[in-house]
Amino acid sequence: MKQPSDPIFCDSIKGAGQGIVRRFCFVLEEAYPLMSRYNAAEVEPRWQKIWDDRQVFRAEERPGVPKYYVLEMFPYPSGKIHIGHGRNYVMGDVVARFMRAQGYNVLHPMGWDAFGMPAENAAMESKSHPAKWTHANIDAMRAQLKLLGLSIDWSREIATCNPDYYVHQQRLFLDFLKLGLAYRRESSVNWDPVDMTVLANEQVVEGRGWRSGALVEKKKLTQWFFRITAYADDLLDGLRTLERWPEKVRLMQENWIGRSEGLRFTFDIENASEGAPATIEVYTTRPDTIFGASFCAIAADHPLTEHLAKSNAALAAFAAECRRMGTATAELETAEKQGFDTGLRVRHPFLEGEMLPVFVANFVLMEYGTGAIFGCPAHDQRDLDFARKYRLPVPPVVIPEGEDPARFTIEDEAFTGEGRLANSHFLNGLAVAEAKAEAIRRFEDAGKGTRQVQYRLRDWGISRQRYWGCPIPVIHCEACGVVPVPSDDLPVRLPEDVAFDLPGNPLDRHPTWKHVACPVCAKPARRETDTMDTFVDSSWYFARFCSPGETSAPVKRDAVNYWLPVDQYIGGIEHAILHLLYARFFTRAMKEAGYLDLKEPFAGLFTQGMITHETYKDMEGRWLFPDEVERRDDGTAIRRGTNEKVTIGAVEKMSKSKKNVVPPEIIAETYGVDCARWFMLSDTPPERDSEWTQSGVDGAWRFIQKVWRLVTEAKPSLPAFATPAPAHFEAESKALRQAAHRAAHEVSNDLRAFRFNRAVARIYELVNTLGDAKGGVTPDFAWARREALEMLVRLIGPMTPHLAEECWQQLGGPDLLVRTPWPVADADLVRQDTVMIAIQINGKRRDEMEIARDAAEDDVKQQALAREAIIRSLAGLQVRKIIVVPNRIANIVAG
RNA sequence: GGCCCCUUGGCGGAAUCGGUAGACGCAGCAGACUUAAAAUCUGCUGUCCGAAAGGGCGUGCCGGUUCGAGUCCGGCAGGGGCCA
Repeated sequence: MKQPSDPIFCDSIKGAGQGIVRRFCFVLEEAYPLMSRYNAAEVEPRWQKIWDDRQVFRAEERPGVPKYYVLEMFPYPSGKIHIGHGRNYVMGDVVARFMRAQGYNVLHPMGWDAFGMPAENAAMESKSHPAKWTHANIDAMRAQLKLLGLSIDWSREIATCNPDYYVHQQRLFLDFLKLGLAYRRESSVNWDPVDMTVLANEQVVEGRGWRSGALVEKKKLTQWFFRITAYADDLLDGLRTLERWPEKVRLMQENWIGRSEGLRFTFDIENASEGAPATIEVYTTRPDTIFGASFCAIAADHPLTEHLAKSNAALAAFAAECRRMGTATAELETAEKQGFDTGLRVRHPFLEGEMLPVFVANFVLMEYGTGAIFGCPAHDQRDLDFARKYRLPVPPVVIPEGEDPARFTIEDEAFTGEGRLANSHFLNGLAVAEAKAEAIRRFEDAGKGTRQVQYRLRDWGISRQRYWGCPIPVIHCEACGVVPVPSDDLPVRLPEDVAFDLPGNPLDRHPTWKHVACPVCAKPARRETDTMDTFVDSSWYFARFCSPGETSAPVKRDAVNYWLPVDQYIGGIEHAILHLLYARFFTRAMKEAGYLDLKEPFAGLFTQGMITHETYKDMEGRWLFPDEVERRDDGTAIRRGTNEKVTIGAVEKMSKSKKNVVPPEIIAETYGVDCARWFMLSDTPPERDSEWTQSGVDGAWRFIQKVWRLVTEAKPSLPAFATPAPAHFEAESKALRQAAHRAAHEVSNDLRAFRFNRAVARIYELVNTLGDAKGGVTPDFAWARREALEMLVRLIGPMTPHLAEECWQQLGGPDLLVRTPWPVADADLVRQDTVMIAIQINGKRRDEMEIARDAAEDDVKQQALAREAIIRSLAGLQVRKIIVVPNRIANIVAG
């Protein structure tokens, strides 16, 4: 391979892939005149400046004009982005540009989810301030995003760490406090010993902190909560209205909310001792199996357990052991079921004289239901495992269809399916659902229990013992209690003079910040030093974008009424539960506080896949960047510039830690960002992970060059822009027009449905047709060619906007392409005059024929039977029936 | 363990209404152009039999429904997600 000779060039492409180097070699040595090759590095910044200068992406409310709000989940400013981060912004940009071209008034803003732990960690390491680190990152990332040519209204940019954002969040908090949606209580919390902070249940993943990965401990603290459970039913019901959300996400949220209908009832203890509780309240979702009950089990930290343990050392030890085992439910599930017989006996609610033993069991959790259950081992696997271990009876009460109730027994597996009740007195013969309802009715009639709806969803703990977050605007006064910070004193600003040299909360350690006078009684009081979970910041930013400059309120009423809901929200599936549920809650809460008129913030949701890339390691096992690696033809790789062997690892999600990242700057300087945009939209459906490969980038590059060649080479032979159409088109010209109009039709449908990869395929077809079009220089063909090229350029506009603008200018477009309407396909040209239909014999394709569109069924039959190949294949067979599917197929049934 | 999803050429994928499986791209092979290479262009490219024409098989596996199944139903295997 030849090396580029120009040292400046060598320098500018340092670190680029081998393909790029090769590309520049031929650019240097190429004899082509300069114009004939598309020069993205020169073109892209030029158009970006023009768009910027003319403010074409500025959004303002235009009553009467249909609006479209497209939003990608805003980024955390962690430092630099890589090309993998770009995928969802590019997708959002395609939607924004497409809708804009279709005449919608588009809002496409960008901001920064700027509070959070990494800034504090960075501050600790570099002895700087989180604000400084954050703003520097924002500046770097803004520049990178601008490089991608996104059609964003940057005038609406917000950062959640700015007081003019969080002042409104504090207002909202105080509104919620007044409404009872924010409250404070002592609770057992998940304590992350590394981050030294509290985590929400959702932020504990397999017993570890979602960010630090440290084993989470239980601790009792007084915490602030948002009452999300007040909306449990409404959040569940609302899911049904979200038709443009992925089914998967709705299902995940449904499971997360975890509504279950059950029964709460009380067992009377037969042999309760003096001064001890005489009843046990249990919760069950299977009241139908009450006659299959063989024991009662209570949690290790149930009050009754604690009471009994005082006088029972063995029980105390067992309970302590259970607590030590932790409460990670996943572990409990696999751990051996263990119990401790308390010696207590409870009376069966319906069977006179029947007693059930009471165990303390390690698989019963105090947090769920009442912390006590009845065990029905025949129809619950955990209960069965437990019953077998402690030799308890296993009476079956639900009998599967077709089984004999007298002989049906349970072996190693509990029966949890559908069936009919047996051995169950008044429930006998009922199906499970009927039996549940009937059992609840009987309990209620007898005054022994009540129906109860239970949710898995817990209230949202928002207190964080950190500095870099939104301060919770309350003051604690010994005399007056919790006092809201008066509106005039907002925002409660973070102090700037803080030190991060010690673990724990710098706000709490600050010498003066927390000491204030009580706003009510003026006595010395103490500021709340907890800050809000950063998920709060991202729970309403989409609303703030509607009126980012509003100073008197979180949102301007007219603006949110005009822009909300977000028509298309785009982000990663990892936010399927937390962020999206919190934002749905916040919207409801803001509605109740009188700021909004809607419940659901995101009418459409799309969850995009990640960009993946091969990973590389050197001989010492250290990760290598892709541009440090040279792929060889035999599939092996060496370290660039040396002969050191490189191990090629798995294809994984692009991440800084594994170094399998591609910086957007390198792409912009070499292939251009349009090439990257085109590549990211090609081939793989947008919801799936997509692998970044050099050959794929090369393919996208060839496409861009080909479009440019088609336009520039055809240009001299084309009629002027807006030349009236000729009266008649020859067959070849008509065929080209049809190809263009069909492409416009298909691409429009595909973009509307988020099928970017198919839109790309349709555009390739049009490009291939244009390349193959060998038509002469007749005026009608030249006109058709111009029409097809104009359509092509407008169709690629949303995906490769810089190339499209440049081509549009070449074609003599009178205005910017971004202000040019989307092409409308002519229905007459989209429609096929003739169709190819297959002819089958007994379902096997034997021939095909061209036939007039919508031909009469009898014509189709006749013509099919007249085909030579069909006559041959039918030899010796009797035609019984012919099935004709119009414009598709004719199936001859013969035997 | 429960619930949900997925499985199509060497690869990414198309065929979403039960109606010609493999569009489009990548990779590969052959050729044109060239002193040569790059770039570009042309052709071929699921698999088996066949010189060809043509035919058999084929959408993870087994079975079913249907004139017809990648698509619908039942079961199994493998992979993934969420919850436990």
